[in-house]
Amino acid sequence: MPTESFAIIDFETSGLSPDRGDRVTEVAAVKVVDGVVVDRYQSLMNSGERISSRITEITGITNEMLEDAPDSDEVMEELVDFLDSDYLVAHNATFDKKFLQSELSIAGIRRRFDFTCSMNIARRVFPAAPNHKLETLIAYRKLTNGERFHRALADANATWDLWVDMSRVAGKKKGLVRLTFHQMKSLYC
DNA sequence: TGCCAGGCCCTCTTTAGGGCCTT
Repeated sequence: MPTESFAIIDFETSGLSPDRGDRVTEVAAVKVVDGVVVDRYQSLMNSGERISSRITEITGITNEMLEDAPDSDEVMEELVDFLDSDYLVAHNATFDKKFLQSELSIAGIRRRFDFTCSMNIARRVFPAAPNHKLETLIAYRKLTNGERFHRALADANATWDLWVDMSRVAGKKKGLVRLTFHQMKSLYC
């Protein structure tokens, strides 16, 4: 049976648009092999971009915290080394995809990834949820683990918890314990 | 003070528009 590998990824950033100069401030990834978490990666990132008080209010990440953080080239090299698989999952994947592509381009790294959006899948698996924000879905499904939201590793862990829950709910409809990554992808993407 | 961008999804659609979600 072939090994199935992918990673959950989450970025904290200085804003909403890399096209407007916004940069990554923190990245985290959770590596999954055959349905089991095998490794985690997390790093703050100092791009040289100052972050606003509004962003600090949302994420808790301050300019002081970033002063001693590694630069973007170093973080992107570490991240790409960490990510064995080309398959990535993110909540609202278009956001994380555009920031990853932007940072890889700045770092001069030519690498493309295949993104799957947990939010789009959640809309189909849990159509009755109040909304499909990550924080809401975690509470809706009673998956809370006490971690704060809007930090990269906490959100990546929460997205993994949500993914496991969705794969079980979707699997149950098919008479299975849970669906694999590729089964989820083919069914909902 | 409040909004900023943009891609996906849904529908009162497809020659479009608006809401959602990410920081």
